[in-house]
Amino acid sequence: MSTAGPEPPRVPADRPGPVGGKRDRNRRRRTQALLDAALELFLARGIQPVSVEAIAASAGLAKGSFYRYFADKRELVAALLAPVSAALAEAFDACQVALTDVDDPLAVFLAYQVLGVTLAEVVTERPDIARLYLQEGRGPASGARAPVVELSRTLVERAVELTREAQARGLLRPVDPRVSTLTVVGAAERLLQAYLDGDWQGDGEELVREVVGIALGGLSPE
Amino acid sequence: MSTAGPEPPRVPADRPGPVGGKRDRNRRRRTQALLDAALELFLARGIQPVSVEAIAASAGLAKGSFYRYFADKRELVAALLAPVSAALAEAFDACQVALTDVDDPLAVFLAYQVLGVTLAEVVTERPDIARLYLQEGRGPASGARAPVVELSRTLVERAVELTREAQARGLLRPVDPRVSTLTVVGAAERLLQAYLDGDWQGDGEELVREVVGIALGGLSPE
Amino acid sequence: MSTAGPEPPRVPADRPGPVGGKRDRNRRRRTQALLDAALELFLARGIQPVSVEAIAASAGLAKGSFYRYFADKRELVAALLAPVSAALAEAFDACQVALTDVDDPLAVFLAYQVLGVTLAEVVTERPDIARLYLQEGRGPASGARAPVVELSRTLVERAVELTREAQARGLLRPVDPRVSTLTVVGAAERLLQAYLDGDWQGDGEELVREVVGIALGGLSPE
Amino acid sequence: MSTAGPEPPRVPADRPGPVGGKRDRNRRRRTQALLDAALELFLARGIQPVSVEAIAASAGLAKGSFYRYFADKRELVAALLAPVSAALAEAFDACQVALTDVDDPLAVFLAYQVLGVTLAEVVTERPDIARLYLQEGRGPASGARAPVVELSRTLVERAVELTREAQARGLLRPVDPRVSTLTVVGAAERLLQAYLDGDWQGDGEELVREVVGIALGGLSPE
DNA sequence: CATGAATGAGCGTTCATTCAT
DNA sequence: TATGAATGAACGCTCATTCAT
Repeated sequence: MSTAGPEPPRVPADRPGPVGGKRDRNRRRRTQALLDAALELFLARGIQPVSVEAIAASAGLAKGSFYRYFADKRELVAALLAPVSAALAEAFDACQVALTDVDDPLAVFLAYQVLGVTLAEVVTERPDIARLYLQEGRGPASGARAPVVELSRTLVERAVELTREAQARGLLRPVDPRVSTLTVVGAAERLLQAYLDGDWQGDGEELVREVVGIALGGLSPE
Repeated sequence: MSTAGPEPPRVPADRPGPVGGKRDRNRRRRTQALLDAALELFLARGIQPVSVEAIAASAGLAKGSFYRYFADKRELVAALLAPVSAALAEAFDACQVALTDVDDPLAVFLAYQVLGVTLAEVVTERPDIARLYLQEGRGPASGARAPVVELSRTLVERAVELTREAQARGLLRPVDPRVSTLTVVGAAERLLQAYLDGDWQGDGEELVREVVGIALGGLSPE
Repeated sequence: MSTAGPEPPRVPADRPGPVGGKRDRNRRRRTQALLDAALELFLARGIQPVSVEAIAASAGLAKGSFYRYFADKRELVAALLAPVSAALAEAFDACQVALTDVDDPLAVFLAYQVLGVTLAEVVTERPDIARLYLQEGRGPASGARAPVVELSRTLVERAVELTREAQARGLLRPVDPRVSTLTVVGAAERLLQAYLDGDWQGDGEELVREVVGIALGGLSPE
Repeated sequence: MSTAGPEPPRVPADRPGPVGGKRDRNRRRRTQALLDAALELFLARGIQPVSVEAIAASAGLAKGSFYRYFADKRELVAALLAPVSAALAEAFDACQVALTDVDDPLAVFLAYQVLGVTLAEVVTERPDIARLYLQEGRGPASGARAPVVELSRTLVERAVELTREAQARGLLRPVDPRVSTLTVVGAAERLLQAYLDGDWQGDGEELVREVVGIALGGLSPE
């Protein structure tokens, strides 16, 4: 196939116009339109059953134009997750750095709190992405769903690491860190999904308060 | 549509051979082969990407033969879940009946325990079905995945009911029953999935012990 | 395939039981059930869209049993037409024989009249077969419809012959015999179809009277 | 169903190229190629037995391309009939309008004559469509044949109306208008079919002359 | 001899992807 | 650069026919 010469890049690195020029703006606008349209359709029907043509049409583009912006549906999904993924990675990095540097218990606690706030911010800013993650993050990483599954696995891994650190510092009970991590992650995910699906009329803060109460004190009445 | 005459039934009610005869055995064997093959493929690739032809071929049958046993993939999925679904419904029913009849706190606690044991048995007997449930139970109920999603929703509903009862009897903290239920369900599901995926070398009992500890005492070290 | 030995006949010529015996009666009864069921389905949906299985099921038989009685759908259609076809052929034969033997104008007219009456009898006795003929007799003789188309062509051929004879005897205008024949056949068929489809509340005799009036006197008012 | 976004249209309304451009020409050419190929196959084998793939292949296209031009076989059949159908409807409309306006017997007669000429023109211009109509217009309106059957029924209805008018004006014998209409229609159809099938070496005018003679004077020799 | 299970070709339709315009 | 036409490999499903039971 590619016997000679470079393949024309899907999203050309060297754009024709200036960075802030008209062409650049158009490109960004259409990319965003595709992302928005795809996300809406994914949430309504799932990733797999949504065709490339449906996404393009819903974004006001022709089917062929889709491939100017994304190599395939999987890449679009990856692009959807990218900002969230980066923000999360950064938050985890920061938390871990903070833990290595400090020893003061208060500072440690603060590091975790910052992580929690960051997660909350991400969810607040991109609840749709969060819903996509919750919907599609389980199961085999087949096809276009792969990036979501990958993100889910990465998150759990990093959370386990953190739990290990926290236990080492006496902040959490010394149970198997994977157990306690998955307990919290699983609980948080189910609650978050219900919340984002609109199964709660109350606000998020109240929900968080209840959850934290459960997490710290267990389910026992006393 | 069908103006006259009965249409040929998919799985004829009145079979030709005797009940224990060769035909009957064949039919059961092939039905089971299809279910087994499908389940294995579903767990490896997900329900959606597995074609009917792949299932049939994997079961040693021709494509067309699939439709003698199931109207479509969705019906096969429903058949896969049926026994587990029935067992769960029965367990919930029994638990609820027990609760309405008794008032003795010990008896109440016993009812819950019986439910827990039944759930554990189901998971122990059909861990593959449990994995399927965990993999496919989220997200939109599109196509063949619908029965799994439906089961998931039913389970949560019934669990919430039970939590409500338990709270009314003072067995659990009086937080929003949906919150505490989803907390437990979410945690249990994530843990179960990791366990069934083989992420644990330890046995299940140890896992349960740790989880119960967390549930009762919270995550706080004290 | 058939390297040696005679193929087992679909409808065995040498039946096991005696002619009037139980086996013979069963065979006849099931053959008739298949014919009846098929005819009903054919009239409702057309020959092509009706599957062999639907016919068998509608006759209370299993799909495989169909092939004990007919080699395929086409042969069943041929069997459906057979009695009518034979009656018509006989009637035409008789008419033609009568024409060759006699010269007396009255006798000639009588011969035609006998033919007409026979046709009417056939239609009266098997209106469903007549409807099948009218529905499926046109167009290419593809697949199972072939026998009907063949019958239609045969009928027209023989009618043209008769018209030729009638013209030779001065009973009809000396126009192209194919023209006058098809004129009458076409008119009769359309009228018959409407009548059999129940588009007339009046009885058949009145209809015939009107048609004969038109045929003899034309459409002109005078 | 479609919870969001427009679905991609089968034949997009806003085409990319200019109206007379290459794309427009291609589109028209291929649409026509499909129509032509389909018509030829339909006439040879009937509508039902001709597969979409056969049509596409015969038009030099891939199977999937068929669906860019027609939603299904039935729609193609409808498109085949459309021009003829419109022309006929218009002719009937014109004739009826002419009848309501005038009372002069000559003008009335003229109106009918114009209708007849129009019908003849349609048949002359699209003899293949006429053959399709004659072949497939009878029987149940199942599947792709439906538009033809519908056209046939419409035509008869309108012809009956006209006959009623003509009788009211004393142009035709006062027999049941459905009877005389179907008589003429049936005769005309059978004759036309034979003519179009090439069973006549003579020209059409001679045929028409003979038929008119029969229609006006009946079949009697006097 | 009846049954219905099995086969596998075929149908209508969809869709990701490529490419001429 | 945007477009949508074209492709052809799937997929879900049906069906005529054969064959073990």
